[in-house]
Amino acid sequence: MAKKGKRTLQDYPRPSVAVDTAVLTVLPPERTGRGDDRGELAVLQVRRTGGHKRGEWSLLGTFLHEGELLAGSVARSLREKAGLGDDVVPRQLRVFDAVERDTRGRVLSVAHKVWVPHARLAPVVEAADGGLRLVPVGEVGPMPFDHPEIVAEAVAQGRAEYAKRADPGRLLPGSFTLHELWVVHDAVAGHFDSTEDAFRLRAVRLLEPSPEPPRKLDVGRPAKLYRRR
Amino acid sequence: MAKKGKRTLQDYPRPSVAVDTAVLTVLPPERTGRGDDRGELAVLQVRRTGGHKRGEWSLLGTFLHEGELLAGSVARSLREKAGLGDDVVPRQLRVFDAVERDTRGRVLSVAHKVWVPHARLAPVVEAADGGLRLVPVGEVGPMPFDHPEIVAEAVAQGRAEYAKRADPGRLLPGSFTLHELWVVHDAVAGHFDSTEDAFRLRAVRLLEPSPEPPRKLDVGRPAKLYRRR
DNA sequence: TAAATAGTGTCTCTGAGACACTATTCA
DNA sequence: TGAATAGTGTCTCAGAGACACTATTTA
Repeated sequence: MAKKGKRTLQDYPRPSVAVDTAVLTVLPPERTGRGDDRGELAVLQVRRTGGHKRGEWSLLGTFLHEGELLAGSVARSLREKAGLGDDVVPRQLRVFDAVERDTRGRVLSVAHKVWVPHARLAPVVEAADGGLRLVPVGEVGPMPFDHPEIVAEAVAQGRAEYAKRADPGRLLPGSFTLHELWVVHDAVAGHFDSTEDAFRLRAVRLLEPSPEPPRKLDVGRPAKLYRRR
Repeated sequence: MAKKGKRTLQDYPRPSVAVDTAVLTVLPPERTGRGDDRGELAVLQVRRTGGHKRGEWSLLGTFLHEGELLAGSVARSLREKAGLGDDVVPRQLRVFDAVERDTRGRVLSVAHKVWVPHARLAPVVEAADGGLRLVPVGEVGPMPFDHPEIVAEAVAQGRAEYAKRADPGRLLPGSFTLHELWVVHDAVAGHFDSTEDAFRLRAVRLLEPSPEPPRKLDVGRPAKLYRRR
């Protein structure tokens, strides 16, 4: 290192910066394989192709490019590796900085989390021919680096968001029924939130009624539509 | 960049990594210069010495060193620039990544926040001969880079912590009176929390009584001592 | 006894959960 | 009319704030 008073940026180590993203969604009840009418919080995994790691599943990740913002890096990885549009709002979790987290050298990972509706993920996963999969957050299996920790923190942050607001991840379309909203919140909370009954009363205060007419279902009383406030 | 399948860490840009820390404390009532009996949330500033920036005040900062953890970097800057011990618990805020935030080149800043009791900070500031100062978080004045944003986020995170738990920053010693606890919480909240009366009831549930005898004051009924649970 | 501070009891309000009840539709 | 789903009314309970009241000490 240079003498005091003459130091420049070049005198300090410059680590590589990875950007790893937990893409979260809620599997609709008919896609959980559980046979009940509850959704399931799931995360997107990518099959690794390089060398001896072939076959392992990891989170979506990339390295920060020249002149790129972190949010831009997340958007690029979603675009390049999952063919998703740029209309996503990545949220930063934190930096994972264990010195030995990557055997190739010092790599800091800035972990992110992003919500994507299942309707947009499903065709992408289908088209990826085994290169992508959606798994319930409790069944992610072994993952490289500190990716299991990243999933855990993403889930924790996601649950905290959904406990405070109505569908902050915009997993539902512009208008929706209270039942649809409950399925999403119940899935995010891991089925420990409360009954659907108690949820309705709480949720209505966070919503505004949609001007659309009630939606007819197969049977039963048609359901009023609401919007996020 | 190398061809696909042959990329190495060296193919990606490696930014410098700064570690900027908002050191937060509560000025005791007699140090606020306000004449009332309320404390004040304050942040530590460092006088810059280099070149044309001389005289500006900034947050405590350093660059990440070889093989160093972020928390270690925070601890080192506290030790080297403020003579503080290693018994602090830095909490990461987030990465500030604006491309032009430092004119010398691409520098990511991993912002941190740390609580330090005023009793430990006061002698250090005194001994620094004008190189350090403690200012109320509302009066930080101009600061370089994105340091004002970092202060704002540190304050927001700090307030959220104190809203949930009793003195999570351990600004008070092992045992303390409810009044002392209220002064700290009131200062952190910016005097908008609630009355001291309402605070007491809420706080007691988060505390356990200390076995020590009540502390005698100058006048009035001696105050029971409590501990963080 | 007055002043000063610490601590308690009580009232009201609000929000959440439980749960029974009503409403609307289709077969 | 019965099954299925949506939605409402009511009860209870817990936490928070307001505020008056009691307790303990010094001068």
